[in-house]
Amino acid sequence: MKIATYNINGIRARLETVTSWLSEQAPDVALLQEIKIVDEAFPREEIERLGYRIATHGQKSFNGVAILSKLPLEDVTRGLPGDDSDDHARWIEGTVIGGQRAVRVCCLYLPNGNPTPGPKYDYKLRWMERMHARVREFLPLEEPIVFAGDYNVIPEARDVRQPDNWREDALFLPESRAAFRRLESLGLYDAIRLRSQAAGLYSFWDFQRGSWERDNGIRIDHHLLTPQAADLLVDAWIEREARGGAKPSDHVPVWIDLDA
DNA sequence: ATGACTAATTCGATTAGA
Repeated sequence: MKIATYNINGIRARLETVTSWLSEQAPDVALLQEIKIVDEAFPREEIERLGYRIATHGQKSFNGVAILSKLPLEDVTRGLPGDDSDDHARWIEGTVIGGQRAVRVCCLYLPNGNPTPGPKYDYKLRWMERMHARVREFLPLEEPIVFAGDYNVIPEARDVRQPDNWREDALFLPESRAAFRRLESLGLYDAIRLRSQAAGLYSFWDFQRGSWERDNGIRIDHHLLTPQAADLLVDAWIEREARGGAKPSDHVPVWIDLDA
């Protein structure tokens, strides 16, 4: 079961890019972030035509997440518990029925948090605490579960080309990195790090300042796996080439393959 | 020191992203 996470930065602007990608790369499951559209306006037909079931949790203009699946998709729920006043569409869950076993997937778009300090950073840290609580609910189930998406967190210095440029940024502040580590210390595994300890494995390059040409990237799109999902891991990789394609997002797809 | 890109909203300038 190949599961890709991909921040597409707007489905309207990226429809051709995304449908070409789905046709050529054919992920079994695609977890999308920043669809930036309401559910009713999501281009379902163009994507269903390629063999995908679709579950969206959209929002006007900003945010919005979606699960696309070639395999049966069940028990979809929307929203991250823990704050009834939070109206951002940043979390959707579903169960994908593989040939051998079912996998719960949680597609997330974690708040950016800039500028710091301030209310947006407070929201980011609170959101991470809510995610921590949600993960704690899942772990006793001892099931294969994948938490994948745009975490907006650079975990370590080896995940950023120019660490000094990010010292004051919400993506790399010690509190953000500690909150990410606290998710891992619950017993989750960063899929890429189960396959490689290399530096320079980036998933985002800014549109500005020639970041792509200079390889001035960061790794902020991750799959965190429960132990039972990690047991099934066949491979994990970043589709770096996507950044150099036609009308690219500023993020690229990040993949895992599970024996499911 | 500053702005630089891109997208969405709604057709101009603002907000947001990271």
